[in-house]
Amino acid sequence: MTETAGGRDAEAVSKFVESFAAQLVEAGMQRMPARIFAALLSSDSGTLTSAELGEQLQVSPAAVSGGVRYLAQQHMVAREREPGSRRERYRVHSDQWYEALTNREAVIKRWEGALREGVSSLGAESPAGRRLSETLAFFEFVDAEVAAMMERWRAHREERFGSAPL
Amino acid sequence: MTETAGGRDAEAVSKFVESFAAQLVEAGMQRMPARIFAALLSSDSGTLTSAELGEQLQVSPAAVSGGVRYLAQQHMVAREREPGSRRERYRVHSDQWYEALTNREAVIKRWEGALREGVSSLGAESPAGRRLSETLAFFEFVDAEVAAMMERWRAHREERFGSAPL
DNA sequence: CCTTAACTTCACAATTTTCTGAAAGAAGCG
DNA sequence: CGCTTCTTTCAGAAAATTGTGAAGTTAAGG
Repeated sequence: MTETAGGRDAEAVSKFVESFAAQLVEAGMQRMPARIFAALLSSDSGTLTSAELGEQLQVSPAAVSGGVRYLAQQHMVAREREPGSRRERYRVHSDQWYEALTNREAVIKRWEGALREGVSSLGAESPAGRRLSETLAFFEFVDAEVAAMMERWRAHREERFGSAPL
Repeated sequence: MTETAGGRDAEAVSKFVESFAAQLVEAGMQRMPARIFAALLSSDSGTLTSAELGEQLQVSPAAVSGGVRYLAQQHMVAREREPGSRRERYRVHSDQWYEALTNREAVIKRWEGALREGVSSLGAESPAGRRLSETLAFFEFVDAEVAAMMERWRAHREERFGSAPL
């Protein structure tokens, strides 16, 4: 085993990072954000500095900066400033996916907007308009259901893991 | 108004196609598949031939072919062969999103696989291992809930639109 | 204030992706 | 069968994306 000072198997970590990131990439995420996110997810503290990320992933500070900016916009990482230092820490919570999925609703809202315009410009009574209406109804349904689902997840998690999301 | 032979406002259709496709692209979908899908969604019959798609979107047959292949893999369009013709029709159903979302579960299953490997290689009792476990639990929860949600959607749609998906 | 550590921005090079035209491959129909 | 019509595949040009080094910006700490 390749052990680092911290006692973790650096190679195992890296293997997980790359394979999980690859899955995210295949699902449409950009490579660098995916790798950064995977690295954070598999860190013991759930936080890494820019320098640590750069070293682990073998990329420049600029690449880290760009990747983190993207992730922060998507609400997939939080930025923290260590008081009394110019170093920044990036953090994931275990329930970060909850956050991210909740955020997806914003995307769906825009889809809904485009669909509503389509319905009115193509005519609600035309065949195409009806198809768009039904599509819109599906999204509205999903919106509402996802909100309820997330509420159930919160309850489920507290029961199983305790209330504090790490 | 710019009316085509069929009486539809070609410009309005095109405007919807491009704006809806743009939203899909922003959410991570490739451009050509997004445009093709939007065009099908806003067609009166819900089907278009390769030639019709090429003309409407101003792209080559090769581009249509590539885009359709992708969409078919994702279960977002169905291919139909008109009997007694070499022409192929591509079709969307109004509940195509139901299909597509159901299909997303396959992607999540792979994420779950990568996470399980991570948990076992990093150690289930390490802090990182615990975070990965909790992430895994979230996905397992979502899997189950989405399946139930889709069942409810089927019931909801029948009630509201009648049972036959167009 | 001035220095210095850390992050960000920017222009550019390299890679990757995307679309096209051309050729090849199916499949109906005479 | 062979002609014709449609679709797919493929090599390559064009465009977009990605990551880098270097310069620029911000803020801590003497």
